[in-house]
Amino acid sequence: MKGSGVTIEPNGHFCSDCAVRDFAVCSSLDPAELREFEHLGRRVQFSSGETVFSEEDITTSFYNLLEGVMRLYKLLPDGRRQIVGFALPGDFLGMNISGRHNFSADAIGAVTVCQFAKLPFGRFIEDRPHLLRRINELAIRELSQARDHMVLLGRRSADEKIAAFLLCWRERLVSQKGVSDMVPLPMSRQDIADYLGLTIETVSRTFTKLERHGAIDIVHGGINLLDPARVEALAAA
Amino acid sequence: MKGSGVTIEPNGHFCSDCAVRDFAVCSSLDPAELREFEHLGRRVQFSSGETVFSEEDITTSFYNLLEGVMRLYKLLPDGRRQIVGFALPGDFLGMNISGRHNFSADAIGAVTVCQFAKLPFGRFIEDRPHLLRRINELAIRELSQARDHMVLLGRRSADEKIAAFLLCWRERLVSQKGVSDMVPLPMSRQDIADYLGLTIETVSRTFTKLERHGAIDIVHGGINLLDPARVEALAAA
DNA sequence: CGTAAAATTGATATTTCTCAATGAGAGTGG
DNA sequence: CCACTCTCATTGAGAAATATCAATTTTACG
Repeated sequence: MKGSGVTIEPNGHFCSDCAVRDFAVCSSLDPAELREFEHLGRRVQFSSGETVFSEEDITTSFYNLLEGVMRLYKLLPDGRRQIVGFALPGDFLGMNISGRHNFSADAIGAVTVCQFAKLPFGRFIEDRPHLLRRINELAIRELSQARDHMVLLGRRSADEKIAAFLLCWRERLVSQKGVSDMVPLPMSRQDIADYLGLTIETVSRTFTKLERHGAIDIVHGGINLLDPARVEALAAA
Repeated sequence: MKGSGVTIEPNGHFCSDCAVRDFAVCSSLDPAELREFEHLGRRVQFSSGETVFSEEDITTSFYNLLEGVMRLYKLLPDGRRQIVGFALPGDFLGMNISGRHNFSADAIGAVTVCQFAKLPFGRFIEDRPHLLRRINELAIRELSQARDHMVLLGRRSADEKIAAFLLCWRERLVSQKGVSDMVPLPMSRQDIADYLGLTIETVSRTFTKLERHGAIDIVHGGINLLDPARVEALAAA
C-alpha cells in the first residue's frame, strides 16, 4: 500500500514537548537550537500499511519516528522479502551515502513521523557537530544491532530465533512502556517470519510449541512470557 | 590464536605516502592536519591468525587497516561463529557506543594496521567535524552493507549465497587490485561458511557444482569466473 | 452476518546439515 | 629429497530442520 501520508496542521506542536525529545536525534540540541529546529520538521501521519519511503527512491527527506512502529525491509527481484529492522519512536531514518534509500519503510499500524527536508536539515547539521555526533552515535548503535541480527539469521535455529526475537523486542519496548512480561506484537506473523528468515508456518508452529511447553501464552496482539528464564535459555544467549 | 602484534619502528612512515591515504578515514584531513595526525597512530603488524581485538574487550584503540584482510566475527556461547564482515585496507574498525568492541577481529594472512589510542583520537576528532563526517559516512556505508548481508543470510539459497559472495568480494577488490575475473579468496572455506551462514561442506559442494556447470574454475587461493554473467544470474540480483 | 485476510495445523518435499571417509597440499625433520 | 603429519578441502550417505502445499480455523471488518 503506497500512500503519501497526511501532514498535520503545524500549530500546537512544539519540539519541547515532543514525546521523543529526550532520546531521539534531537536530544543533542539545546533549547535555542530546538526553536530553530522546530521550523525544519513537519509532522506527517501514515495509516496502517502505508509506505513512507521505498528502496531506491531518491532521498528527499529524513524521518524521525514519533509514534507507532515501522517495518524496514528489502525485496529481492522475485518478491522474497527480508525485514532488516523494526523502527520504534525515537528512531531516525533515511541516512545514506548514495542519495537513495537503501530499504523501504511501511507503517505497521498508525504512525506519526517528523519529516525533515534533506537540504535544510543538512544545512542545519553543517555547523552543529554535536548533532552530527548524535547521528553518528545512532548509526553505530544500529550497526551493532545489525551485526547481532546477522548472527541470529546465520547461526541460530528457528526456536532460538523466535525466543531471541521475543526477548529482544521486549527489551526494546522497555524504554517505551516499561518492563513487562506481556510482549505486544503489532507486526504480523509474516513480518516476524521475514525478519527472522523463516516462513510464516514455522513461526506459527514455534509459537505453538513454546506455548505447549508452558514458556509463553499466545494472547491477542502479543505474547505473554510465562517463563522468561526458560525463553532466555532457549535463545542461547 | 591471540597475539599482541608487533609495532614497527615509527620512522620512515608518513601519512602522506600511506597506501590508504585517499580512501581511508584520513582522506578528510588536509596536509597540516595530517602532520599532526601522524603522531597519533602507530603501525602494528599481525601475523596470520592473530587476534587484533576481541568482542567484549574494553575499547582502548581504533584501527585503520593498511594491508591485508581481517575477519570480523561474533561467537555464540556454544562456539557457533558468524563472520559479520571481512575488512580490507582502508576500513576503519573499533567504533562503538558501549565502550567495548562488539565483535572480534583476526588477521587472515599478514596484516598491518594503523592503531590509534582511543582518547587522543577522540580529542583530535573533537574540533574537526569533517573527520567526524567522514567516520559517519563510513558507518552509514557499513550499515548499508550489513543490511544487504541480512537479506543474503535470511532469504537466499546456498547457491545464491555463494554466487553473490563471489561477485560482492570481487567488487570490493576492484579498488585494491582493479577489475578481474580472477577472484582471490584469502579466507578459508570455513570462514566463507561462517560468513554465509552455511557449513563448510555446503560451501565446498556448491563451488564444485558451479565448477561442473562451467561457471567458475576453482584455482589455488581463489576462483576464476569463467562465466560472470551466469554467476550474476545465479546470485538473483 | 458474511466475506476476506491472517493464523494455525497437517502431510510431504527439499534443502542443508551431520557424520564419516578420503584426498590434497604445506611444512617438518630425518 | 622424501616420508610423515597436520590441516584443509572434498565427497558421500543418511538425518534433521525447515520449506512447501493444502486444508481448516480464527479474526478482522464492512
